[in-house]
Amino acid sequence: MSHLDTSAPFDPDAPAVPLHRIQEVGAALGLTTRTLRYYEELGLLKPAARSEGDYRLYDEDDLERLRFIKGLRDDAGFSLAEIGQLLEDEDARDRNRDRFRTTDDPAERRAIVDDALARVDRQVASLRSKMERLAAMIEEAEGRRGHLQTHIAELEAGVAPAPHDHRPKGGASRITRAAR
Amino acid sequence: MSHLDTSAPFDPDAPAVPLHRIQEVGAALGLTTRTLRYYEELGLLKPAARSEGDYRLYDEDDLERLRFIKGLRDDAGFSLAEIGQLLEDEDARDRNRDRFRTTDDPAERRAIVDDALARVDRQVASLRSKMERLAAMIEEAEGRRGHLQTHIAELEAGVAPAPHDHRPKGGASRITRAAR
DNA sequence: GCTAACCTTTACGTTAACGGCAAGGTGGGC
DNA sequence: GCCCACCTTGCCGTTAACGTAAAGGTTAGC
Repeated sequence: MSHLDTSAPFDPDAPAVPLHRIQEVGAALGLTTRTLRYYEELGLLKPAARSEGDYRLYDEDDLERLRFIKGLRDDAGFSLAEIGQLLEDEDARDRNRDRFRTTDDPAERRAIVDDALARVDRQVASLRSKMERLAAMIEEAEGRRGHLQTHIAELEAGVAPAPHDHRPKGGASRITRAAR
Repeated sequence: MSHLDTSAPFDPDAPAVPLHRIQEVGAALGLTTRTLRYYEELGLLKPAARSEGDYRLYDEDDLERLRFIKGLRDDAGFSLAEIGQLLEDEDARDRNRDRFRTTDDPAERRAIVDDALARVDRQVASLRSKMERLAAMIEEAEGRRGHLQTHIAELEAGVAPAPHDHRPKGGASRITRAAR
């Protein structure tokens, strides 16, 4: 299949897209080469191509995917295993994209895109769930904040604070110190 | 409960609050005893008291603190080190609570509560920052969703899809296969 | 006052997510 | 055609966050 001509106007083997080597990618995204290889080992992403000498070559699609992974890891706090679950869907999406191109049955195409939509919906749902839990924690913390402001108001008014039901907690007090 | 009286009508050593042993606490919060001891080792929480035989005894305050820790870990996805940073503040808060009780200078009391408020504010800010990053990811994902819906609409209309600028990515195509 | 269930500390094992090194191959600029 | 910076796989090391087993002490019920 190889069109040996490198100077042909349309060489199917000529890279139409810019490809990047591993260190370049790492520097661009703030990841080490080791991390990129590790992610590949885990099946999170396979670089778009390999060079003749087996160098990993990443394209823009890979970069975007890596940014997504990094976001899920750093921003959303997912484990790589959880990310793998979310990206297993992405892998299917890639395969479907191929199928999409090679079919012309509109029904099948419709089914594929519907499927992809469902996947993204699951991703969004997963992210939303995380965010709601976070929001609940924020509300809780703001509840504590309000409580403190009440105390401040009491102090401003020169009122003795409501008696705390907390016990000291400091190292000095020992419980059941009496009794043999 | 043995009301072992030493001398006073208000025995400072008598436990006025219910105390719980480690396994009970673990079961209640969904944490193992090992985890509780580990958190203590890290300085995340010191149980309210120890029994005569050195059993750890947790009070309700400890339980609440543990729920907070668990939320930061599971919901917010903070590392225990980061949680330690947020709770270092909490420790200072505990110490301040003691100082608060033992002083009667309104100015000092005011200062202490103000300090506590600032701490909670930092916690909230930290949580908010996490949530905003998460929200950004959600928006991004919903952008992809919208893109997919556009595709669906195109298919519905029987229109050929806009040409993808993605290249195949499937294993078959090798870049620079011709080469030298 | 005996026993079973629980607790203590100590210490080594495990999994996830990489870091880092060694031994050798690659690639493009001179 | 050479060179050096970059790449490869392989493998051992490390840190965080626990699990788990050992050897012994404690508590509460009977």
